[in-house]
Amino acid sequence: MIDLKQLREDPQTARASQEARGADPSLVDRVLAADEHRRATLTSFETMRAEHKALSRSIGKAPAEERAQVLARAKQMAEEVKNAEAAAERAAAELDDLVAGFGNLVHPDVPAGGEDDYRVLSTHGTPRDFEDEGFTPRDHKELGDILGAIDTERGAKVSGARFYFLTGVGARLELAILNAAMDKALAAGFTPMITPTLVGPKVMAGTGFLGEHAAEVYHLPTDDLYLVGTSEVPLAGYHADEIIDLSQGPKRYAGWSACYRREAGSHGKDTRGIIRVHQFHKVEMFAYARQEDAEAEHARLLGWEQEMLDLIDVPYRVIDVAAGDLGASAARKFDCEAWLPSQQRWLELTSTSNCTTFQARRLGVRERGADGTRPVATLNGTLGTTRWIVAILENHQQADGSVTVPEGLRPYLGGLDAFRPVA
RNA sequence: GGAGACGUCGCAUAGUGGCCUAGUGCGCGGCCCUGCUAAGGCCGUGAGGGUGCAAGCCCUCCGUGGGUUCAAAUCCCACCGUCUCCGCCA
Repeated sequence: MIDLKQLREDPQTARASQEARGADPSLVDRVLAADEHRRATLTSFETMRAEHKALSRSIGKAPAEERAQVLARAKQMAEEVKNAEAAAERAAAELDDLVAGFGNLVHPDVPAGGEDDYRVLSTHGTPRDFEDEGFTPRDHKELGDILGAIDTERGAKVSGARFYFLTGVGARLELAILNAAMDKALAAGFTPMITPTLVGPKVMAGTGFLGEHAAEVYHLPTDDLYLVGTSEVPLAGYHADEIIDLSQGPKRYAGWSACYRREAGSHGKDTRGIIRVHQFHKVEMFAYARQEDAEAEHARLLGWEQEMLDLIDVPYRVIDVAAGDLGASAARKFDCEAWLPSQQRWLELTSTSNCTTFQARRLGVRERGADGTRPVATLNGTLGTTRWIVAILENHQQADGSVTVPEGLRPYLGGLDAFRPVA
């Protein structure tokens, strides 16, 4: 939820943000008009209510001969107050509808434009030259078959397209990635968390996932619960409606969870293997920080992501995602993309967003300030997911179909130095 | 799933239609008293919103949502949550 006071004071920034996202800048003016209407109807209603309350209180004390008359007047007024209240509620609902369509104000340094307008911030490591090594790299699906690590056929048999079994070393590799991520988080001072993966509508809406991308989310209508696409959702809801203490620095949580995504808009995209699936596991960093600390915290989250990527030793680059490709809640987002030899392209492995006060405002997460409370900033970032298996297998494969285990992961695999083809 | 009890300000509790504009205690903060780790006094102390240059004034919130009434923490209905017991499952 955007800050209406800020919008009133500085509509131009909001218009510019809308334009950068490729959204409608005139929404700003419609919101301002609706806001003014809401405040006018509210003031009128509250004034009437105050008069009515005073009149009601006087009934008990009124002299007997006047009582009937005062009562009649109060009855009539009750009706008027009811109408005024309904008008105020309608105005508030109209405003809410407009505000719901408003994404967070984008950070001024974010490149404008859509998916292809990202800015590359840095590149790390060098993709291997397989031609020079004398063989054509296999893709992760084929390696998964050879190693007995990934079974997409049986995943489809049991649950449908985009489901899979991780088997043998595949399962072990996922656990290794997630455990390494948890250790990294622990070392960085995060509180490890295992979260609910079913959440109620309030938290789902509060984190901004029921807006444009509602079709991405699994919903269980019988119980009105949503399956989360990331533990960002329960972790953002964790402190909902609370006043938290950030005087000792940001509150940092590392959530381990299954993640569920409908992938409704991606038919035919990444259908092979486990790049884009309905269910996977993830360790997610989540931080509550002071507004003025948010940008520095964002850089720290990115730093920890990079440390994890160094651990698995794959070539990657960092991009500053363009405004039009940001989620509604994000003011800025950095993705780390690993090189995918089989497709000669970059694949997103981590994503860290600075949501400034957008989520916290709607979820009611505040801290005490000099005078009263104020919303905090929330940030999130990936520390490890099932998808990393793809990058690890492809980048560390050998000509014979075996895969060298990156040094950093060996302690999590009982010292195993390579995955070897199964008979 | 069934039965019962409960849900009030950070915590504890009072409040069963108008004197609740929610009292009290604890905690917390400030000031005062007291020459020392004791004890006491006074004042203040929730959230959200509207309005105003400001001081202030006003509205809302007693688990949530409806309803009755001129008037609801209080009466009615539904739901949610917590606890206890029973059943079922592991």
